[in-house]
Amino acid sequence: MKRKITLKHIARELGVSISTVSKALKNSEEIGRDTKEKIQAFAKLYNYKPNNIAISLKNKRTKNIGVIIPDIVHHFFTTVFRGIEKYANAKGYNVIVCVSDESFDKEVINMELLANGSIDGFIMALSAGTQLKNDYNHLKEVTAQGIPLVLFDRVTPEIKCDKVVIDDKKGAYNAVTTFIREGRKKIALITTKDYFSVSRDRAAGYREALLDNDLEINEDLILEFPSMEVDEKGIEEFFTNKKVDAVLSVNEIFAIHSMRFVQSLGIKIPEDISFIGFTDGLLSKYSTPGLTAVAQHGEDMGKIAAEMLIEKVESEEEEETYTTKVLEPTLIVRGSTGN
Amino acid sequence: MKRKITLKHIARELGVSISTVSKALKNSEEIGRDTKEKIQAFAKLYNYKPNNIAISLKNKRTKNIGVIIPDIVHHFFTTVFRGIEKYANAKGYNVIVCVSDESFDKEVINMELLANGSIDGFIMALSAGTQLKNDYNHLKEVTAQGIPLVLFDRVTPEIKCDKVVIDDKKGAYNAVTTFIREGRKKIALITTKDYFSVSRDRAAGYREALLDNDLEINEDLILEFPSMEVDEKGIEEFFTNKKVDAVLSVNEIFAIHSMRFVQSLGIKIPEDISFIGFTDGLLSKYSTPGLTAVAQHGEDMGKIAAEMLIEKVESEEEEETYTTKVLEPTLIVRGSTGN
DNA sequence: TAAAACAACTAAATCGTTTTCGGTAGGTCA
DNA sequence: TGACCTACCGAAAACGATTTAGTTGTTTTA
Repeated sequence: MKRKITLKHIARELGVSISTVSKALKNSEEIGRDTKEKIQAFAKLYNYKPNNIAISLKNKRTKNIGVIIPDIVHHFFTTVFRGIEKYANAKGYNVIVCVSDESFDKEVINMELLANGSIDGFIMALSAGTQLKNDYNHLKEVTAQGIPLVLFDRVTPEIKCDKVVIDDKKGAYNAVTTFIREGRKKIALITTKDYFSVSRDRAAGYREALLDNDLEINEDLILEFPSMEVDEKGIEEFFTNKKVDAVLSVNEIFAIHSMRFVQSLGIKIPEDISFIGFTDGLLSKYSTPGLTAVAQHGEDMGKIAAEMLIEKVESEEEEETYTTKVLEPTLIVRGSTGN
Repeated sequence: MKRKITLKHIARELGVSISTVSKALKNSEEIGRDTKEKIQAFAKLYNYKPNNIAISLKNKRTKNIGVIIPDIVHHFFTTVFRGIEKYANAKGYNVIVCVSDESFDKEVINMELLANGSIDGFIMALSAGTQLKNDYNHLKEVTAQGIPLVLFDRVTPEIKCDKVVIDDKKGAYNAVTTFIREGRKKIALITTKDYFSVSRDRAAGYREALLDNDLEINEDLILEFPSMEVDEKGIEEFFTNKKVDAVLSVNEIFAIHSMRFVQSLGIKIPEDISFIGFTDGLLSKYSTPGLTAVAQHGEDMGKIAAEMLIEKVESEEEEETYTTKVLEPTLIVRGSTGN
């Protein structure tokens, strides 16, 4: 087993000093041609590559970025991650991923662990636990230490940092407007408790669209679940008892389950009832009929987040200016709408 | 902005030496009670945390593991990743993910980058490009340097290292046997070119099951695509021209597309035709009818891979013994089979 | 010919820890 | 009174690289 070779090895082997080797490999003008060539040849022969850790220690730059997401087995987060990874990689950064599993504690632990020198900056989406607890001290700690932070999708106004989100309100507004243009009157909303910033915004868009179109808001048509867990019973009960002709769901799963259930009742989609779901994931694409979806452009989001972060990481000045980029949602029309 | 505090700061502030501080914080017996208490109190007050990078340099241990996968927006890899991340995190390791994007070059670049001190070991699934090129020198380099490596799912006999796979052949064998027990005679296989180790094994299981049940292998019933890209035309042509009553697909997507197409022809699933797909992903679960699937137990796989890797990383001896763990596939029965 | 300039190289500090090996002061024992 | 502990603490090396500030010996220059 040939261990990794270091500058010291090369120096000793060639009878020169470590600094000479270092400079020769950087093609410094300070070193004579012969010496340089000798050293470079030797380094190539033994496949010398500088040790990343040593360089990190010296430069106080790790070229790593930390990504903390609530869940990795989740299409949206995965696409965001892809966007981050692609851009970061192109810029020479590696990505360390931690999964908070929607837990406040794990989020805190992971953050503190990475903050001790392992990364140059964070990109994250808040866990459900954190949003529920409404405690952002770990984020404040990190930013106070001067570590750049970019929040995406699940953000909070409590923290001053760069952010990138989609206009959830507008997405919901447009979806509901689509329903209304189809002539739907009884438009339901399936959502989660509003400590999720996204749920709150989507609900707001839903309400505003109804009001703007002179439809009254019927609280009975809003089905609110405490978490993202699917509650089959809840769905079945809702659709058995309520007469609705359109459904906006804040996620795919609720929509797919609802579609299956109403289909089992013999109700036709989209003739009798229209569906639109948030997140344009695999399920929307492959359900029957295809689920019209509000695309969140995860990959763009990830790319932008990475851009913003690396920009901050690499800028010398300590600007205290933070921006929030708002992406436009797009409606991907499929078979579940348009009768 | 309060910068991170170091041992040196504490030492200077308290008028003691750096070594004293270091020892005091480790609760060493060498340091007097008063001094220890003073130092510990100060450290807590200023929230001192040792710098990971410096420790890594000292110990030649990063507590990072590198994961290289072909694609992150892919349910199976994501579940494996979750298994890895969970276990690694519990053991105090962080995970650096690189996506090879099925490209040989990216796989090589990422590997070399991480191998220069950033990680203690690798877990990876070979990219399509690498399997196609059949060039494993980058893996050989890494193992020659003594960096532990665990391959999962997409492996190669060319490299001596720990491996974890599922018994793909058996999975296919069992699936076909299930078809035969249902009385199916014309059993098709939808697969990809066999430079994918998994495709090869699955095809072998398919053939063996047929032979063992005295059914002849009809090469016309094997639809082979060059890549994992969906070729709608190819699927439609196949199902228009061939009479088949059961289909085993090496992935979900091919199966879902096929199901949709035959349904559009008015063929009934599972009355007229049965379907089984590899990978028990979201699509299988939510398609109509649900797709009976060969579960690959990604999370277990990831966990086992992480176990094997960390075991090797933390063991002192340089054993040259490598094991391959083979997981049993399980058939998840849904509506697409059993008439 | 002495001073200045230059080319080629090295020593040493630095990044933040850990750890080994001393060292000193005070007390104990013979 | 000297030898020997013991308790407590610090200097310095080490990890692997970069970089600043020299140090040579040779060549120009005035």
